Amino acid sequence: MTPTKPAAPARGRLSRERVLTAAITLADHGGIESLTMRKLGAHLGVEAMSLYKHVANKDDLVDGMTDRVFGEIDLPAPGTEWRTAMRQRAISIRQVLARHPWATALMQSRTSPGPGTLHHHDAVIGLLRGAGFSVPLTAHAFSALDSYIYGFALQEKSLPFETGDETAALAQLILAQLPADQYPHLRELTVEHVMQPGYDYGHEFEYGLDLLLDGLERAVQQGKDVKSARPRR
Amino acid sequence: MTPTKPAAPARGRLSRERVLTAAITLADHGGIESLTMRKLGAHLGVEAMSLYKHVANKDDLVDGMTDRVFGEIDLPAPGTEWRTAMRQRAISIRQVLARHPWATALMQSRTSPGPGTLHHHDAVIGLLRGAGFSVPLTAHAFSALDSYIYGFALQEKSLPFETGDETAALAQLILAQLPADQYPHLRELTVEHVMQPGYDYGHEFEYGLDLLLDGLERAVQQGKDVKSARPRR
DNA sequence: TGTTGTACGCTTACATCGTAAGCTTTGTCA
DNA sequence: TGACAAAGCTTACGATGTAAGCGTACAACA
Repeated sequence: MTPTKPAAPARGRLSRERVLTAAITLADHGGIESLTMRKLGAHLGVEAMSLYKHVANKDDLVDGMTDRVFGEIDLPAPGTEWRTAMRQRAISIRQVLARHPWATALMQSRTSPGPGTLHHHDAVIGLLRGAGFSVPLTAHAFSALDSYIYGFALQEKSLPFETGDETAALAQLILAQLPADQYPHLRELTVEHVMQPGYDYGHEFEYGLDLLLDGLERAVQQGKDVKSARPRR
Repeated sequence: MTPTKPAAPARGRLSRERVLTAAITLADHGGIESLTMRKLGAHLGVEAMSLYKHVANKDDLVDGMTDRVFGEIDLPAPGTEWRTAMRQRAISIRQVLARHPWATALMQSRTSPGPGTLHHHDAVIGLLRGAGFSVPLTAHAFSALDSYIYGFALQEKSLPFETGDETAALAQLILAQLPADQYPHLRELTVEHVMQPGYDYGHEFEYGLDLLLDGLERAVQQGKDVKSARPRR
């Protein structure tokens, strides 16, 4: 139509970095399912197809976004006492995922890790090894902690409420719809625990985390990994 | 085109149950992203739109599928010693999710639980309460175990290999592509642990699980929930 | 200064998806 | 036999990801 459009208000050129940044911003607001190539283009003052000059396809875009998020996780200074370090890392992950809830399910499920991801993992393993963890115990610790951390985050993300008060209100609403005599235990837990003032599901995070850290601490202290004997297939 | 098609080989009528069953079968094979209303219809010898007589929309379909999966989880007989019961439940969940990998992320993230889901949760809570867990400790146990179980399943599902041998082969391939001097710890763990014969990531499951169960056992035994003091917001 | 190669952005197009609206067939009972 | 409701079908629309190919502006060189 317009013969010679000066192509976008010259907001500078596009680049993979700018595309990723914009994509993360969009996902942070509307969730990952509202992130479409067209909207992303529009947000950058560009047509959808132009994005493909900087990103192979949508999967590649999402991989890039996820790797960026990994980069946001604080890594404790090398040499930090391991338990403190692992605790801080766990908390940092939870904070990062609170900023980018859409990333929760992706962190563990993307198959092509980027440099941010690899660096993060390497640092964590290095820290544990440096603290005297055997190789198998390091693997155990890594697996157990990450399963827990991301599993918790996944659960937390899907809660339909944010504050304790909202929780109580919603819980009441849900309970009211259930037959009074069904699910008695669920009801008890809800009324006597979830609906109490001051309840916040987020507090559960550190309880489980400390359970795992306690167990790992015991395992390192006995200087050996009791369960390392792997059954030979 | 064909004037009077005898509508499907009269495979009997459709029903919500038949739709759900077929949908689960399709998802088990091609994954949830390959499940479309048209394919599901075709699989049942029916047009896509006919499904909407038995299912409100695709979300409702997925909710129904997820609730079915919850129903497949073995619940230990009431009265079973709690630790055994929780261990068996965890293992059963892992088996069920191995059959239905697509369900892994959904189990924790659907907001409208069906009867299968509610019954499952009620039974678990009841079992713990019956074993002497206080209400807050029950909440802790439930949260910690489920976070871990589903987090582990999520991780496991996304692994691009199934057997130990495949793992070793793939690990070698990936390592070869990385700069030799980068990520030394990741490399060590891979070479000295992951690539060893007999390695199977699945074995990690029970290690972390037992860490949590040990901790919970200690907590019940002292007859009180040490961390229950909730900070008042 | 003029020429040209190329990286970047645009236009058009298509297959696939969920599903709204309304029509037709079929099975049941009076 | 006729009427009605339930079940299934047809058609259509607005997303969505992305393939293919076009136009252009700018940097490097003549």
